Amino acid sequence: MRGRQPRDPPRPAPARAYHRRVPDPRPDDVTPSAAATTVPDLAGPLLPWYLAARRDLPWRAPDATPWGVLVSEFMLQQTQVDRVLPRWHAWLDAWPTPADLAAALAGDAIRAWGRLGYPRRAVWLHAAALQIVERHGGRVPDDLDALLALRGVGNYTARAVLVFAFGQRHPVVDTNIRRVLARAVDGVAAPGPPNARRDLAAMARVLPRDAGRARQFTWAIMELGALVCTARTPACDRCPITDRCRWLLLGRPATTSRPARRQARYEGSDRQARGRIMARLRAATTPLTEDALIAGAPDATQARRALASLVRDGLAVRAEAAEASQTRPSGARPGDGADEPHPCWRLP
DNA sequence: AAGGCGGGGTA
DNA sequence: TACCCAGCCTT
Repeated sequence: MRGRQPRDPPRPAPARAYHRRVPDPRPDDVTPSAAATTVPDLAGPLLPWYLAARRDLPWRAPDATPWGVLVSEFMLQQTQVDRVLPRWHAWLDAWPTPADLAAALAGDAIRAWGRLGYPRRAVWLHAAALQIVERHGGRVPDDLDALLALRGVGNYTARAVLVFAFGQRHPVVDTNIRRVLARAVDGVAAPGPPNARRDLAAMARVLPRDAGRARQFTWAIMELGALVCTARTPACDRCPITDRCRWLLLGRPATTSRPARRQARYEGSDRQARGRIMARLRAATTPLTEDALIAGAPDATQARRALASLVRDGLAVRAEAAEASQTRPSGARPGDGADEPHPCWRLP
């Protein structure tokens, strides 16, 4: 048998899965070596272009608070700027500080999230606000590990807050940056599979030394990916770095790598079933029976499965019996019998 | 490493 | 229709 010795005593699991967290690149990863030759100067042409072409976004304004930046990053996870803007304003009007959100019900956050999609993000942002109050006195932390320990904050969001809210110099990599670097530096049409450590090192290689310029450069390269160097039809005729983009200089070769995993069709999916239930929960002012939640669903089994998954995600909770008064048969009283024929559900 | 998770806009 | 989007979490 294996001689497992007590020299390796079991230790309590960390509160968060730090093993998945990726540290900033070490200088060794960034310093040009024999393998990593010179990289093009992207900041030179990109910064002036950005100053002229940038969108006027409120979370980039000088008066944006770290909390406002954090809220924007949550909302922008897989959701486009135009859809986020109105919800971001309403959110900060309602909850200008983490403490304001922490004092609210998660259900109010879910309602304010509206149809932005992935409503778990609203639950996570609410949980993060509670953590910010409990651990950091209500101030958004300006430390990488502290940010990564917040619910719903991953490698992108944590560094985005450090850079955009606090002006620190860190590499940041999102889907736009991955694509621009794949084309401009690697000379390929599309980035390979995401690899946080490698992607961060690639960004670190082109990041200006000065923290202020690095911040502007990060905004700039993301803006380029969003407005010019787009996934489908890049507008190279409007690109400020055509003289040094390796992909363009190679003649824009088609991608050779396997396309990224596709998302399953939405029509008829469990996601759609969840979305329908969430719409009813958001609209309801009193708890709803399961029958009311799944009425009209094309697949009742799927709808019940969706409701169960929403409960697991903290997006729906069982209502207390007293709250569901309208569903109780007349004459019945709380505690009558052991049966509870009409379980009810509401937002948390 | 892969799969689940919204929903709207665009080609 | 299929693809895309300022990702994160779980398994």
